[in-house]
Amino acid sequence: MLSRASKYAILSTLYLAEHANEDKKISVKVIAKSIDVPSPFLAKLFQQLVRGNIISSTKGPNGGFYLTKENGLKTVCDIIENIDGLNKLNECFLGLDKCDSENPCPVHFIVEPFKNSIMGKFRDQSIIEFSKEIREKGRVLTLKDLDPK
Amino acid sequence: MLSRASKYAILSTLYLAEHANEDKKISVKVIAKSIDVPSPFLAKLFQQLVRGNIISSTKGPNGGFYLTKENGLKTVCDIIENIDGLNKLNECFLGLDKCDSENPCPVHFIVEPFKNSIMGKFRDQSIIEFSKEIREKGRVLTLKDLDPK
DNA sequence: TTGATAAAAGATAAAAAGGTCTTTTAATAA
DNA sequence: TTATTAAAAGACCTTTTTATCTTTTATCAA
Repeated sequence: MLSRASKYAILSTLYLAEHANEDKKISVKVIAKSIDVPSPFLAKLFQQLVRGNIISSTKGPNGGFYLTKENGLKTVCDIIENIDGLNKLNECFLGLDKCDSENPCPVHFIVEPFKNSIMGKFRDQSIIEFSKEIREKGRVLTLKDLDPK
Repeated sequence: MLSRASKYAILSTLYLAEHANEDKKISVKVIAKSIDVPSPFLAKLFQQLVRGNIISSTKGPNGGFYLTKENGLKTVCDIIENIDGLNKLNECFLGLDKCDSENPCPVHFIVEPFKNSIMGKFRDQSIIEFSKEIREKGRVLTLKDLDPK
């Protein structure tokens, strides 16, 4: 459904929302390590997200990536659109070219409500709001195995 | 979520369930054309499905593919398992290695109910039952654009 | 004003997915 | 018993995705 690239981009943008700001920028390496993603690949993705005005960066010492106020108003949909293109999420679960309520695939009416609810979240909730919810509800962002306490 | 290969395999197996039987076998070319899928690719998939005892075939004149009674008792899960491996369906929507109710990703509780319902269908309903439902409810199987009536 | 740091840019490589082609084998009907 | 049909098998090709590496540019601090 989502490419790995989009998944990395979503997770790391949410990571930035929680851990970085204009006074505390974070380097690719640190983020890549934190969420356990290949760092040169993430660097490429970040370049693209910066060009898409979804995250911000500065070079040099104390440089790194962060979100501005404006960046924080973007949505997960914006990220997906920037990386995969939006229709990636809208595709038919069974791959039909044209699948809708008129010509439904065999699982259309199971998939549609799910798509609506996840797309609603991704479209209507800003990165900042999403990040707040993640913090409050104790959701997980890392790909790493968690410490076995 | 599902590979194209799995999608093709599901659609064409359901197609066989509706249109073929031991007395009326159907060739790859006909099926490929009917559901609009590349026929050499489908041929490969069918080989694998035959080996997996999910569909049946005979060579020569009037040969082709069809479902036996036994084949009809298989499920969509069996098809997916045969082509992609089952965990393809169980993967975390955001790619976390370990995502569950204990360590939920940010969309875990939206995705889980959907997964349960679609997996339930794919696991519990036989191909024959599914095919019957598709016929009765008028669901669509082809990838082709439908005739503009 | 130079050295260190970190992103930008772009070339390249590796892996996976998707797709094609050719030859061989089995079944059937004439 | 032969010609024909259609699947089986396996080699091969293409595209997309994922990942890496190297060089350049910008920023900052000493």
